[in-house]
Amino acid sequence: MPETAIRSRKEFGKTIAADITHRLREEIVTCGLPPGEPLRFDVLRERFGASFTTLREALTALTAEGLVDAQEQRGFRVAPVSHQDLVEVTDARVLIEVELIRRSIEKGDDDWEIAVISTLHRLKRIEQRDPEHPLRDPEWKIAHRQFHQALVSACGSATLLSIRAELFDRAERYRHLSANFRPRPRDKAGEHQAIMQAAISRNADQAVQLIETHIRTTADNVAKYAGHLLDAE
Amino acid sequence: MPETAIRSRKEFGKTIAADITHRLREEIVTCGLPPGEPLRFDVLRERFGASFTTLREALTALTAEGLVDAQEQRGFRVAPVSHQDLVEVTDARVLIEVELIRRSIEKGDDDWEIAVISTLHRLKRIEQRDPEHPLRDPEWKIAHRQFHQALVSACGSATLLSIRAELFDRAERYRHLSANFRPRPRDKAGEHQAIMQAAISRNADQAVQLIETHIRTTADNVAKYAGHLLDAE
DNA sequence: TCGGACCATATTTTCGAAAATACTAGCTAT
DNA sequence: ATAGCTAGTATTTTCGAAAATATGGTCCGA
Repeated sequence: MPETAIRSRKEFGKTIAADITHRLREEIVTCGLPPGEPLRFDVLRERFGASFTTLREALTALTAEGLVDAQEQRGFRVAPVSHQDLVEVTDARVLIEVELIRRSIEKGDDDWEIAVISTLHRLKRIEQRDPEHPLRDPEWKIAHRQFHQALVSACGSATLLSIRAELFDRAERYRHLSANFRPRPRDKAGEHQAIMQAAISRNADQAVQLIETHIRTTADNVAKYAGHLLDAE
Repeated sequence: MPETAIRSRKEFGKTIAADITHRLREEIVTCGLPPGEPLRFDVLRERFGASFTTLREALTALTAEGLVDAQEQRGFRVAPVSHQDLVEVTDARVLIEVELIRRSIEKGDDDWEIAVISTLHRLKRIEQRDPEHPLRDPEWKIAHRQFHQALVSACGSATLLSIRAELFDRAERYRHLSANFRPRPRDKAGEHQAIMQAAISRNADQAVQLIETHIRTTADNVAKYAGHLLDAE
């Protein structure tokens, strides 16, 4: 069986469609495909090397995640950004993340504590190595995501975790949007450390308060430095 | 242009795929396609008269909504039910619905009040007409859905409304599951009336409390009367 | 008897062509 | 001039065939 040529595309799933979904999500979240960009099939076909139908399946999945906007009979485009959407995503994240942190702190066992501590440790290592532009570093992004994921992982609800993941991606897109205009990232390392400590010491109220501030501050910075990109056009 | 033959399928959207998605969702929510049922393409092809790819697109969309379960390379099946899933859906609904009711009560204007009152009125009319098995009556289902939708419609967050809608469908499936085993529906009419009054009089705390009880009681009844169908197989 | 390899069949997944629909530009009539 | 129509082009949407993969049964050797 010819192996590499075909398999090389399937890094993130057994099917090509799942793989394309993953790659497209990545491109959209990092604004490699900018908000509002029309997603024409010939272009995507060229770029991803898949057929109409496979691409369509991926776009349908991403539409449900709020990253793509389907206009019936008139194709797809990258979901536009707006001030309103940023506010909605931020509020929804706070609502859900706060609840999940509480539950995780209540239910988290030893493995949960270990996961929180070790993902933060990795994050800090990466930040030490290259403290410049975190969002530019794919490794930092993954470590950052995994730390926040670990914090809520013991909540016990796959349903809410999946909603949370969706909102996280939508928020991350806004972070990328503002990354190029932000003068210097604030001290996230300290915030993460504080959150971890509150969580491990089972201080739910403090953890919740820190997380809410963390999320809202990030969103405020997006509005501040990328505000001119929102609601444009 | 030949009109009826083709258009007759497209009741709920411009594209066939959107239409099939809608019809499949309906079948799954009402348990016409029972939980866990394998969704084979030849069968669906026969039943819905669409091609592989179109069906695949619909199934992908429903997978994202939590109504279909995709097993890569091994096809799709109706999402299974379980006690755990019921609990998760119920908890998530309470979390979100409570928040949206608060926001709607805070922001709702005259149009919102009118929508709440008139959708409840319609619901009661239908209940008077045929007070027997509400869930069997498609009109009651629609009216019921629209009343609850109206209650939260002024919350101001399309993002949260769409998450709410998804969870509502998943919960409705459980209601249908237990409908055949439930001796007699409890007095929902009274509950709806009370919720409406609390909402209109802007008594947020009471509305929230009533809604939470409403949701949890419904879920408890499902567990009570359809418990034997959960976690089976 | 049992486990594993192999083949035949059933099913899903992917593809590119064909049909349907939207868009654009140029024309006509008012 | 301009609104409305029409034809031609661009793009999406749908289809069924073909490829890839899983499933189930049979045979073989231990």
